[in-house]
Amino acid sequence: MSNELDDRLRASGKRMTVQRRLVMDALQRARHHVTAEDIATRIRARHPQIDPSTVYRNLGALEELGYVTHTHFDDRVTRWHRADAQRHGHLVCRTCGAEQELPIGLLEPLARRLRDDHGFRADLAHSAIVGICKTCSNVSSD
Amino acid sequence: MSNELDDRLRASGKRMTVQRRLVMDALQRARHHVTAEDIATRIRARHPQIDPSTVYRNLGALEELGYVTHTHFDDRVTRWHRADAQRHGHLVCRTCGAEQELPIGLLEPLARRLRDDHGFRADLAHSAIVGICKTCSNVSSD
DNA sequence: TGGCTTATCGCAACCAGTCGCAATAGTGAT
DNA sequence: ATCACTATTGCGACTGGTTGCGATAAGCCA
Repeated sequence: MSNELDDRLRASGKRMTVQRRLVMDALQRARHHVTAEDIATRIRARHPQIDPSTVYRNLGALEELGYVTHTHFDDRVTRWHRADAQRHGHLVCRTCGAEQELPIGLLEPLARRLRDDHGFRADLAHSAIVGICKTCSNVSSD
Repeated sequence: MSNELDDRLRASGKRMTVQRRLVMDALQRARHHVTAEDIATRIRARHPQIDPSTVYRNLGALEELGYVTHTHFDDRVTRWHRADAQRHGHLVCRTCGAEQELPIGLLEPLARRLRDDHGFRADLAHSAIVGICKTCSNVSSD
């Protein structure tokens, strides 16, 4: 009963453990970006013996394999999601905290410019872009 | 013996304390981006009774007044610098950690686009742009 | 100068996340 | 099915940073 994830894990010298499977399952079920803390809490509700540090380490391992990705928002927690979800950027308002997704295409011209001018292959989806959203902009200019 | 910083502090209901002054002085002397930890260590070398948390709180207070700014790098460490320094973006390589400054003008087209299309006033200097630098790119494609 | 208000301080506890270590348990080979 | 190898685990200590709290001291007015 091995599947593709099992095989790719083994192919890279990694192993499939119950803990790893639980982290993967939790990410499958989570529709949106979740924190490692969220995942740990969810898993520990049923399997309290699983240590949070194991969850962190597994997120890292699954990321190495390209199964999951993380994004930094403006607060200091990292959020995780499956890598097969559509890539997109993030806007987050520093005043009200509102978050907004952004088609990745909008960031493409800058990425191209950085690649052409600096030889730098940028991952513009990795960190949210912070600023002031339209609503907060209007309020403060009254 | 009050100066402009004193006045602006008081005008906003804040106070000038020795701790605050020491943080400001440390930032004046630091040419580049420094971590809060750096500043705390430097100050505590002479004034060991000053708590690190006080340094963090003062950086925040000075930021509210527009005297200092912070930038997030990829290691999640926050670095601080005086706000009067020239604004610029940052590239950081996720493989070798190399950092590179970037003229802010390069980011301007994206900022304009976000403002026009989404009413979002982006601060593109706030988070470093992570990716793979030219050198690491060449190595991995050998 | 002395007194009042309250911003700020030092401290200790806490939060998100990382790391070293000895014990455990996947994995491939026999 | 067993074995040896070593990736992974749970645990506890630690890091950079934040927060609640009672004590201290700026700033303002008399």
